[in-house]
Amino acid sequence: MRVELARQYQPAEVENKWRAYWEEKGFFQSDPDPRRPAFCIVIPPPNVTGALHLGHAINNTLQDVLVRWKRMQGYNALWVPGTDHAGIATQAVVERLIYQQEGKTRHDLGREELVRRIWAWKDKYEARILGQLRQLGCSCDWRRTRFTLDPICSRAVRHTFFRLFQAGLIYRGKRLVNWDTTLQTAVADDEVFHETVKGHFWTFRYPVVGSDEHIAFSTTRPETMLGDTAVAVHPDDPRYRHLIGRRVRIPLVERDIPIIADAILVDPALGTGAVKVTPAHDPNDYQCALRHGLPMINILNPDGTINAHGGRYAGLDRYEARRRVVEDMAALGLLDRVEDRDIDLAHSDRSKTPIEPYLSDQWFVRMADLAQKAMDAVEQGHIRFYPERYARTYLDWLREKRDWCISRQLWWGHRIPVWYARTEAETLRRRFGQRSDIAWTYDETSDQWLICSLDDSFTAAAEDVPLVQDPDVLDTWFSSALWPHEVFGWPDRTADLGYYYPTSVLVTSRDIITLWVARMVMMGLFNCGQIPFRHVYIHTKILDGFGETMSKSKGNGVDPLDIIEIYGTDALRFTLVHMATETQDARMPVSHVCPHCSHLVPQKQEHLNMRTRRIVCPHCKQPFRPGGPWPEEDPELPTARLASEKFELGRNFANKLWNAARFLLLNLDDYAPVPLDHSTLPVEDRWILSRLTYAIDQTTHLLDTYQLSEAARVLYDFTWSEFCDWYIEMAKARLRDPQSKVLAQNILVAVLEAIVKLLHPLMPFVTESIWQALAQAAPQRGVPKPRSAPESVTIAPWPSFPQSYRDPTIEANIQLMQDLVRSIRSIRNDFRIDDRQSVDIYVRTDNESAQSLEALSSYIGLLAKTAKQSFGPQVPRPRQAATAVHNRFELYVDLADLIDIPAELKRLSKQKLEKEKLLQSVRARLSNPDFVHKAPPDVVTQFRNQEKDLEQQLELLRANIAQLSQM
RNA sequence: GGGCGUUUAGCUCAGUGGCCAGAGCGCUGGUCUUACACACCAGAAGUCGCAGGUUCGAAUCCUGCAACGCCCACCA
Repeated sequence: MRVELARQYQPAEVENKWRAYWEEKGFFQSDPDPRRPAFCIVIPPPNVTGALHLGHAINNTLQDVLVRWKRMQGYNALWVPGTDHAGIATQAVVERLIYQQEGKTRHDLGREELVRRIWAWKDKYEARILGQLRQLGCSCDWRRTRFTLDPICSRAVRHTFFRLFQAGLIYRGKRLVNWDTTLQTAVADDEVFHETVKGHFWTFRYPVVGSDEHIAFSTTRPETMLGDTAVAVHPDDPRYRHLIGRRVRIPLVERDIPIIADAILVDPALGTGAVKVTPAHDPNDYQCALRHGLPMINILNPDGTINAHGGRYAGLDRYEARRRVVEDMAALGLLDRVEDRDIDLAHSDRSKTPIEPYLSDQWFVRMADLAQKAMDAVEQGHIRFYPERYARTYLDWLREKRDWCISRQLWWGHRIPVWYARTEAETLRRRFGQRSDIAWTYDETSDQWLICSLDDSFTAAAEDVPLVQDPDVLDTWFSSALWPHEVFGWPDRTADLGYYYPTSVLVTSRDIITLWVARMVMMGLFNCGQIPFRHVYIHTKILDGFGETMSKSKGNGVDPLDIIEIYGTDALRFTLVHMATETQDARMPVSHVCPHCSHLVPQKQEHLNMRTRRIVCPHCKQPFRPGGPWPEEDPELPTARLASEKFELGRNFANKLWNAARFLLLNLDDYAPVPLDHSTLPVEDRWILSRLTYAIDQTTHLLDTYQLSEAARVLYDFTWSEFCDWYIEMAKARLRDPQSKVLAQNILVAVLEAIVKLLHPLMPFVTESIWQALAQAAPQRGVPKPRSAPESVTIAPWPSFPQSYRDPTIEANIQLMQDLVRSIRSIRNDFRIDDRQSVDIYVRTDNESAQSLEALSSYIGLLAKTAKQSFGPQVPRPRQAATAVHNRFELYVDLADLIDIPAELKRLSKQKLEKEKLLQSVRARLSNPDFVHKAPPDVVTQFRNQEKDLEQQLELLRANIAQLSQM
């Protein structure tokens, strides 16, 4: 039956069809099956802050490659999809949008309403994200889609918190945190970035009590003076030694504070050698206060204004207070000097406002044991990183074992399941003593009970105990840390958990090795007693054209759907995999595609982050809105898509594969499957099977070691440069001959089928298209014995051939033929011989090579357009010929009247020059006695042979030049 | 300041000790040769960041330097 394909692969026409087909057939659904080995990946759940960009596209493509490959290898492969509620990030995005559109803050809306709005946002973006993943062809089991705030995850979070609480690993403490005055929340160290800003460096003096002396100190934040509780000097500093133990007065608040000695805090060589100590607002001062038992005075309200501790400055914004403090100190004559200074100031990654170190009540998880076990898991080799070097990032971070601040002053997230109660121990025992789902502990600093429960409903049973729930929510990473087991229904011991956990591999990028990977290991071990995954594959990051990481918050993301629309999904996927090399991040310069005329306008830096609202196309002069992650449509201006020429690599390759299939299908009218005996196959078939076997082995090995981009290269080269450029070209002759046709058809189909399978994990859509076309034209196929093909390539077995198919001799002979053909073509090109005109060739070569070439002579004729061919040691040299010398042959192309003597002389001297240069370097090496003695004998022999070859070739070239010069 | 990484053709990147250092794009010349112009054929193009060292032999290993990127820490 004749199946005809379009001249060009049209991805848009088939992608929806195959996606629907796969889902309808349930190929990606997986359920526990003890008879088959499991392969399982849980998706790094994308944040619901916005749509996915190319960074996500590469992450998910790589996962899909692995899942599809393992599925074909016969594993019961499961990929669990889902999304992350992303506490701070999502709340910030929605708050910002509400403020922009309605001018309202979260305090205007109230907790309930804000949370309702965020859920609506989440629904919208979750749908968009899952849609994007489907478009990408991700072979997830969609039935299992989870969200970190859904009931199953919430239950896991609740149980985990409870278990940690019971184990005494969670505690409440006053800690200095990074306070974001805009969002009014603590942010993690990891959520802080540093930026240099212009500031000042003031030097003030405090009067020493009961003396005329003053002590001078410098600061960049004068307002923190209001919270000073000491002045520190170095114990050995002669300038101040006599003052240690005395007191100074803070003039503006009329408070006396001690002068203390602290060798850790103070470097006598810096500044005045004296340091004001503000424990509640500086990390180092805080540590110092702990050492000396100093009081800690918090002078800030959550919104960044000064609180009652600031006396007459209370109510002022901290910057206003700073101005006034400086003014007032100056008025008192206590300001010595002001310098300009660049200050490297911490900023909140979310709100971009400066961070205030701030003493507040927070919840912490004790890291010591958890971190040690997580380190052990990697150090003992239970978890392996690919590439290996990233294990170090992980270990270095865990080694610090810093307690994890898990509370966030937000409304979007898992509420901390702790209630405060002021009551008697006896009351609690009476009420809850019998219940294993409630635990409590006494908190001395706040003089109250902390009650943790697995379920909110316990509050009803406690009518005589006044309970107040903690208003905070948990750090997003708390729920993400449970991801690999919570998706399987933990804490229940589900069949899923038993079968799929530990998962096989985690695929992610290096920037969340600490935030996420380490925490998953800790919590997986704590909750399940087992590591969450065996391998961690850290992959390339996609940078924008300016070298910056793509991120939702930077606004430099490129929507994969833009790329898909222009180039197709397989093009996107293949190109991304091709770029995912081991060491380099990949730069992705992009262009706006003019919505009016499709002209490409390169993206510039000022277009990023939605800063430019309008561009005029230099080609058609019409305006459009630049491409980017806009939250809404623009009613007036059409928005450009973003494109990058890089994806042409993938698009062209998909089309190449498509056309190889198209060619085959045009030649399969009378296809009949036949069993084959490998040993009797002609040389060209054994060659392609040898090369194919090699390609399969390489690909499998590269995928096994997470070298996906190398696998892409191997497949690209084999498909394009060997199968298409040589094997198909040779097959054209065989297909014309009824004698050889059947065999050629069988091998062509078998090799194409194997290629389609190998490429399927990378390019699922085009390969399924070809697979289905082959199903009609050649339902029985394969070597050595044709078999009925499975109904879809998604479930086809991964190809494999016996090692006996490898044949180095045959590969060398084909190589020889290819070299000869290329030499002929080169001469034809140099002499501008018309493509339709045949040439006669004379090839002087040893008997063995002559025999090999004779066997392939019809192909040489076809590929190099030759007529008469002579091979052998004694073939004559035509009178007027162009010459090429090779280490296994001398080629003469008879040019007769076409000969252009000066041109040929030029060619020959060029060859001569190249060979002479090479010979020179070979001789230099051989004349070095150390080389001859110390290098391995086979290397020396190799160079000796090369020297001989070159000498012969040069002799020949000189003779030819001499002869030609006389004509 | 510590760590990791990068520096190879105009661009984007492969290449972990030994045949003339490769690919894609771009460039030059020639082809619409009935699978593919998203293609085919041929070609030009690189003192492999710099300086030392190890080695018979270095893009590849070591040391130092420079530039760039990321992570961590710190900056009264």
